[in-house]
This record gives sequence, C-alpha cells and structure tokens, in this order.
Amino acid sequence: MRYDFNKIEKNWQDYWAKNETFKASNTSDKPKYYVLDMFPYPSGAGLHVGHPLGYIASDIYARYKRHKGFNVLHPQGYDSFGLPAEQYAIQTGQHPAITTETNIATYRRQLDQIGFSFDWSREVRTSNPEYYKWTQWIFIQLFESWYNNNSNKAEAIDTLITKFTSEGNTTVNAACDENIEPFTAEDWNGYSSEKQQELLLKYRLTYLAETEVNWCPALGTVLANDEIVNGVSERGGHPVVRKKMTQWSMRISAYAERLLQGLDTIDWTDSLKESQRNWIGKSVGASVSFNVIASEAQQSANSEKQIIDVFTTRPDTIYGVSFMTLAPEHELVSQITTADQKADVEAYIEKTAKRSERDRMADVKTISGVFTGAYAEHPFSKEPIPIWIGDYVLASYGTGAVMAVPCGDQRDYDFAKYFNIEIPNIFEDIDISEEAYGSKDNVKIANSDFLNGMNYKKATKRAIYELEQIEQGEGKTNYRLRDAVFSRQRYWGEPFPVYYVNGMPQMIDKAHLPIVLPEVEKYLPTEEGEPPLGRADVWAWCTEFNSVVSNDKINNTTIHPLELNTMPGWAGSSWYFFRYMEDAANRGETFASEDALKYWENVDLYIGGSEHATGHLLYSRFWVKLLKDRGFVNVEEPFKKLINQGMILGTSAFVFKLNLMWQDTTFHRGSEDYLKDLAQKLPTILCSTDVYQKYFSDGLSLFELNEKHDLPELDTFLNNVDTNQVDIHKLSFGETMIHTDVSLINSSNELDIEGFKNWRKGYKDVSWIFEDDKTYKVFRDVEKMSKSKYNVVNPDNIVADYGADSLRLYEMFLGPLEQYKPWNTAGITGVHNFLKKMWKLYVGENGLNVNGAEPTKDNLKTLHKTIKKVQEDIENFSFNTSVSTFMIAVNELTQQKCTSKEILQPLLVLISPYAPHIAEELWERLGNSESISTTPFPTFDASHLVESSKNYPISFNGKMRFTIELPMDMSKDDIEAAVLANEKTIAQLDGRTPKKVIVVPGKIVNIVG
RNA sequence: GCUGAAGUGGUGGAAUUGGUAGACACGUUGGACUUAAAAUCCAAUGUCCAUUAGGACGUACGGGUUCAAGUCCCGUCUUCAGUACCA
Repeated sequence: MRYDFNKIEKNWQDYWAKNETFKASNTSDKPKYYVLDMFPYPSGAGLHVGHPLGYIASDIYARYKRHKGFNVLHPQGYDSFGLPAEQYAIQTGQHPAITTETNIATYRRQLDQIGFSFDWSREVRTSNPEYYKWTQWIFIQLFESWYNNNSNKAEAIDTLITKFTSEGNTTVNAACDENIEPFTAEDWNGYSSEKQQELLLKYRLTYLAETEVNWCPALGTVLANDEIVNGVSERGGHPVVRKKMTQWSMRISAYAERLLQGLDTIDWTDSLKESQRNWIGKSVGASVSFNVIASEAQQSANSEKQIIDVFTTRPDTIYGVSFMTLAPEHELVSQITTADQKADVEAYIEKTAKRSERDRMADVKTISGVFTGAYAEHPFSKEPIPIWIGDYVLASYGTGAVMAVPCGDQRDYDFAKYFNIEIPNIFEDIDISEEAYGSKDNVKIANSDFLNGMNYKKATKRAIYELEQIEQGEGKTNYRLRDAVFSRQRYWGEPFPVYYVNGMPQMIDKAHLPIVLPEVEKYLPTEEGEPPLGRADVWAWCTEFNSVVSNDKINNTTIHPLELNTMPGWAGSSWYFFRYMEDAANRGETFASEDALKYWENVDLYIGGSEHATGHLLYSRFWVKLLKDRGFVNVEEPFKKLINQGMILGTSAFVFKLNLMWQDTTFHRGSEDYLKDLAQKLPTILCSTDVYQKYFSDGLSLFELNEKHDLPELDTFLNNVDTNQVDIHKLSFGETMIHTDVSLINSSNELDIEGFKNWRKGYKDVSWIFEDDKTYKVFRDVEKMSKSKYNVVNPDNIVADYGADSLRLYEMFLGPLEQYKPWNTAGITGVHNFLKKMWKLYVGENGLNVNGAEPTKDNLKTLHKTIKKVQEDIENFSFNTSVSTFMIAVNELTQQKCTSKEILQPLLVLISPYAPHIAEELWERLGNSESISTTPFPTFDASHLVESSKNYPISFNGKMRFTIELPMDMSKDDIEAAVLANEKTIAQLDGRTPKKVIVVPGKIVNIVG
C-alpha cells in the first residue's frame, strides 16, 4: 500500500468539513484558548508559498492545544475592503464587490487544500454590510465619547454636557483640542445649539476638524502617518504633500499614556514594543513661556502681549538659552518680524514651503534659517534673546518652537556656530569648543544663578518649580503620537453613518444601521474633486423615514446630504477579533454577545507580519480601550501574545546574457560611438554560470571566448569588426542577468532549455554556452517573492506534487518561524521522503505493520524523548526543530523494526498538529473511529530516559580526543581514576603528569596538563 | 545618528543552564538494483596536511574571562529591519 497523499488529504478535509470537527463552542468545561491569524486581504494574485507560513504555525499551535484539552477558537476571515479592488474597478468598471468575491473564492480553495483547522462558520468579511454595520456603530460610540483625564477613561458625551450645563468647562480636564475658550454654565446654556455642537466636537473622540493632512495626489486621497514610508505613499510609492482639509480624526492621542503603559502587560517581542514606544514618543520635560519684547511700533499700537510657548526636555539648561527658533509655519512669525527682516523672512518661508517633506528629510545636513529681528525676554535673567526661524524646527511637533541651548544640543550648536550666535557654557568643567554636551550624566550646572552646582535631576526639579512661581512654565509630558486622520476619499470602504445639517455632522441612529455603500457609475473622484461617493445619486438622509433617499430630494429640513468620505482600511481590522467570538447564528443584536465576550476575553496567541507594528496593532489597542471604557468589552488589551512570522523569500534564477565591454585601450582610433553601435549588434549569447564565472576570473576576451566555443554568430560578428578602429583582442565581455521562471529550474540549478525557449519566445534562436556536461546552470539569488521576478512559487503545485502535509512540514522545517528565509522547492523531497518512510513504518506491502508487540526499552526511549522535545518545541514556537525530531524518531523506530502499537499510536498524536492528514489516516487504520484531533497529548515519562551509563567525552586542555563508556552512578573520584587508568589517556599524556582533572559527572572529563 | 535583530560547511539550519560544533535535511560524489531512467537502498561529505595511524585549523574580525567559549565580557566590522532635524 503506497502513500497516496492526494486521496488521503482530500478524504480527511471532507471529513473535517462534514463533521464540523473544528467548530468552536461558546460553552465548554474545558479552558479556552483563542489562536488568531492576521486575516488576509484577498488579492487577485492568490496565495504564494510565503503566505501560509504564519497560518501553518498557528494551526499547529491550535491543534496542539486541542490535544492538550483546551476549547480552541481558531477562526479565519477576510479584510476585504481595500485599494487594489477599487483600482481594478477604476480600470475595468467591474464592481469591487464582485472582484472581492472572486478573490475570496480562490483564497478559500487554496486555504482548504492545506488542511487548516479553521472554524469557518465564524468567518468575517469587513466589506459585508452586516459586519460594517458594527464598524459604523463603533464610530458612533467614539463620536459619543470624550476622554476624562481625571478618571483616565472615556465617558459618554452626555456626562460632559451635564457638566457644561451645571459648571461650564473650566473644571473639565479632558483630552481635547487646544485653545478652547473657557465658558461658564450660564454661557453654555445661552449658546445656540450649533455653537454647542461646535464646542462638543472639540471634545469628542472622533471629530471633524480642519487639519493639516498628508494628501497623495496620485491616489486622490489622504493618508495616515503610518501609510507613508520614506515620504512617499506605502502603496505605489507616490509623492505626498501637506494640505489643509476638513477631515474626520480619531483622538488616539488621548490614549497615548495607556497605550504606552499597556505594553508592559503583554507578551510581544521587544522590537515590536520598541516600535510602538517610538511611535508614541513620550518625552518628559517642561513647557516654558517666553514673552516677546514688543517693538516700538507695537508698543505705540498698544497691541496684546505676545508669548512664545516652547517644550523642552531640559529645563535645567534654561540659563544656556541664547536664541529661539520658530518653525517657519509658526503663527507668530508674521506678527513679530520687524520691518527690516520682513523681506528675508518671507523669502525663507516661501522657499521652505516649496520643499516637499521628502526633500526636507533627505537633506538634514544643510543649516538654514533667518533672524526675525524680534527678541524674547529670558524668564529669569530678563536678557533679550534673538528669535530666529529655521526649518529644523517642525511645526507638527511640540509647539513648533524651541528654546535653543547651543551648549547642550548639537543642532542648536551647529545653528549657532553657522550664524555666529553666542554659545554660553553652563556646564561645570566641560569643554564645548568642538561640540555640544548632550548627555544628562556626569555634569553639574554652572553660570545659572539658583541652579548652580546641581545635577540634571535636581536642577530640572528646581527650574520647573521656579517657572511655576513666576507663572511662566510647568512640568509637561509631550507625545509624538498624533491624532489619526480617519477619512479617505475612496469608494471601497465603510461609509460613515453621518449626514450634515448646516455643515454640522449628525450621527444616524444606531437602529438604522448599516448605511450601505451606494452604487456609483464610476469609481473615480468627481470632476469637482469630491470623493467617489459624490457620484452617487441616491445618497441623502431622510430624517422622517430614516432611510437613504435620492439626492434631488435634499431640502435641508428633513432630507440632508450624507458624508462622502469612507473609512480607512484599518477601521474594519481594529475590532474583527471580537466578531469571531460570537457564533454566526447569534450575530444579530450585538457585535458579539456579552456571554461570548466574557468567555473568550481576548486573543491568546496572535500571529502575523511585522509590517503592522505601528498601524493595525496600535489602532486595535486604541479601539479596545475605548470599548472597555464604555463597558462593551472586558479587556484592556486585544492580543496577549504576539508573534511575527518572518517572510519567505524567493530564490530567483538568472541566465547570463553576454554584453560587450571595453576599456580606453580597446580603441585604435575613432570614437566610442562605434563601440556603442557594435554593442547593439552583439548576437545574443547565453552563458552558463560556472563557465561564465571561470572565464570572468580568467579575464578572457571575447576573441578567446570565440576560439574556445564554436559560435557561428559570434564568429560572423567578430569578422565584421573594423580592426582599424578597435583592437579586437582587447574586446571583453560582461553579463546582463535575466530573470528566469523558477519552475524551469531543476534541483541542480539546471535550466530546462526547451521550456525556456517556449517561455521566452525572443530567445528561441540564441547561442548557448553550456557546462562540460552539456547542461546550462543558472545563477541564483534570494529576493522578495514577486511576479516580476518570476520567483513566485504557488502552493497549489506543491500540494498536487507532494501533498499538504509535505508543504506544512517543509514550511516549518525551513527555519525559525520569526526569521526571513529563502524558499527552495528542491528541498521539499527531504520532508516528503520522511512522510513516505513514516508511512512504511505503519503500513507494509500486505497491510498494517502495527501489532500488540511489547515495546522494547529502545522503543520507549525513542518515544519519550520525542514527546519531551516536541512538547518543548511547540511551547517555544520552535517548529523547525520538531520536524527534525520526527525524522529522528521515525529513523530510529525503523531501525529498531518497531511494530508496537503502544509506541506507534501515541507517535501519531505528536505528529498530528504538523501533518494532520497522514496522522488521521493512520489513526483510523489503527482501529480508532473518532478523529485524532482531540485525543490527549501523550504524557512524558522521564523514567524511560534514565541511562545506566554515559559515553564520556575525554578532552585534553578543552579539546575532545576520545570517549569512554562509564556507569552513570560512578563517583567523581572513581571516574577520574578510571579515565587516568585508560590506555588511550596514557597514550595521549605521553608520560606527562596532568596538572588538574576536571570531572563533571554525566557531562565531561577535562584533563589539564 | 538612534533602536532592535542577526553573522556557524557548497545551501537551509541545529547546538535549551558555558561542557563532544555542524543535529536534521538539501546538494554533491561513489556504489547497489535496472536494458535504461525514475523510484528505492547503502556509503562518504567543514577546511587543510598525511598512504594509513593521526594531526593542525575552524562558529564575521581583534582582545579578554574560564579547566572548558558559537554561547559570557570589551572593542571593531558587516548585513537586515524600524525610525529620525522629536527640542
């Protein structure tokens, strides 16, 4: 009976589906365990072998936990809103919903054939109205919440209104817009409803405001900070500019501190936590107010006193301030600039405004700035301080202004040096003639009045105290984390449940959700520059009938326009893990029932790519905290443990195409143009890698190459070279590497020539230079898998040729889960042979090899060391080493000719998480009628591993020479005596007396001397 | 620049607390079976020297601690990832 993996795998996949083997229950006596993968965006290209890596790892863990007696939730779904489907729609007119549906079908087919233990009954799709109904609902919750800094949590907006009605806003300590005017209860009650709404918007956790956004003209939409990489859009790499627009924003900054603190409570990698910490960017220091010294003109005009607020992490260096720098965009710049400096300042502002974000980032070395002509007054010394503007100060961080302390900050130092500004030294015994002293350690403050002689810690405390005394500053913590822009000018996303009355946003009542995405003719922005939803004809809200109606009915009394933006990609993915908790049957009334949320709590193990470190993983945490504060869920963090799987890279294959190369000495006369022309005419010659590399290192010329090989085209070519112009013997060659489809390469890197000729029609009649054995060897290099590099490997082919179990084992066998590693299909024969060998251990020519034979000591030892190792490996997510362990176990048991059911049956349970199909098949053949999936994991018994003797390595000065078999229970002294008496030891010592003998019982003996 | 991860045969990688470096595979070479191929099985395979016995070297590089270092410490280099005039 041969191992017919295709048939076996199909059978068991059908069995699991039919019996709903992996359907999770929300009521169980078993402890719960929730294993989640980051759900995929269903792209048109389908899966390549890199995609399932994380899914296989999580599936192994989920299956292992079932064997360990847990009630496991292991769901899967699709993040199905997104740009590619929309762009396809723009090009073809195909509705994104149809494209998405087709792609999902492909994904599902591909996933199913790998044999995952997903509970598909709980599938979610973010683009389904019954799903995004709840995304809209959460948006409304955010709108109806404000963040109370006193209770340190979000509260219902009603509680804020109550406060305003009775106390005004002066006693409210909220995370809100800056510069909100103070008002009393009387004021509030006297305000118009519109004025009240306007004010409330400044407190809501999602708010509509004119903000400076990242506008991507090529994509026609705004982008969040995490969607921009190196100054260009993450998708497509298009330029991004700053632009003021009215947009929905999420007040994530309210949660900055809790997002930071929460990191200490979860089991994520340090690098990931560090990314989030950097993104949140907490810095502790002080805010300081500097009064601007009014010019004579201002004094006579009796204008208001101007104040520049700055944030500093070094209030202790306040006496080192010798100038101030404002961002060119700072609002005070135009007011304080003197008439003399006006022209220079305006020119500078114009110059910097023209530079894109990217240019500014690329060029951080150039120092530039302009003096405004104005001065500020030092809060303590009352000395005048010149005010400059410079683009090294960013408008978007802190207050957009800095107090420059050149002796303590390198950028201030460089600026001061460049513009010849004074650099006062306020550090005791520190030389600042070459560079600033940026460290806080090992230094005492000097020349600083009341701070003299203090260290950083003391001086900081005192400076803040003194600033507070004169009411010109206070201790302050600043965060880099900005509020997240939540509007996108796209079609294929969640519509907002929002309509506008006189320009003020109104929420549609929860009872009328979902607001379903309207139909449009085209998926482009309108001619007027409105988002695609501006093309919808039926996109107005009727407050009488609570329904979406035709736009012509808009009367601004009962029927109002709806929001035209849609939500960003991260909206639907910020809460999907809760949706899975509910049985599909009970998903009507809530996003997940209280019981389900209480039972499953949060995700125990989350596996996905590291590219979501600052986007999805931060936004999800934010939304979960909001939902917790408002009493909808019970957990503070969504993902207890998180693992990033590394990417699987492709092993690209290249053929070398020869091209012409020359040096100056190649010319006799004439011009280089002749050679360039000649280069065009060189016949196409493909040279095998090893041959090429040998020729290249030998420095062979083209002429010599022609002599070695019989290449008629090259011969003709060389005969036609004008030898008056060119020294033909000095004509050399180089190579152009041409990507070749990896499916044309065999395991020895040999190219399938006929296949290549058919694949690349342009290369049908080229000249070939082969190896001595008449093969063509390609050059290989590791790159990211991509269609354009022809190195994509489709799992469908692997499953057809070797089976899902082989694919699963091989993906794990490649290396540590978290590491980047290259795929090489050739290696799969290793694990495939292992499965065949394992099959043979159980099934012989004439039926089962397994019987009731009493297990031998060796059998038991092999089994139990395998149990121990595999269990440890799974718990450490070291899946690659367990695959080796299985190989060793099967090799040993084959060697031992083991037929004992007592050994071979538990072995199947160990392998079942990794290769579930073959495990189920053999399990059934051993006479079991139930699926192996919930069979208890075998228990490790250490007594089987106890050895009576040890093969001691004997080393001399740390170098192992030979081994001696000695009893385990031998004493240290006896071991020493036995080793020294051994003839090999005597021969090794050659008459010398050892200085010292180290004996580590059970480990090693080392003889020094 | 800063932060994090890493550097081991021809290749992917193993070595859990310092204790036999290179497990397990791929590839390569040789052999068996076969008319032949595939499949399967057996053997060898870190480098260098040596007919053998054996020896020297060897975990990016340079030092150090130790009876003993891939593993610990100090310094240097390289690669990858993230991030950046963050005041």
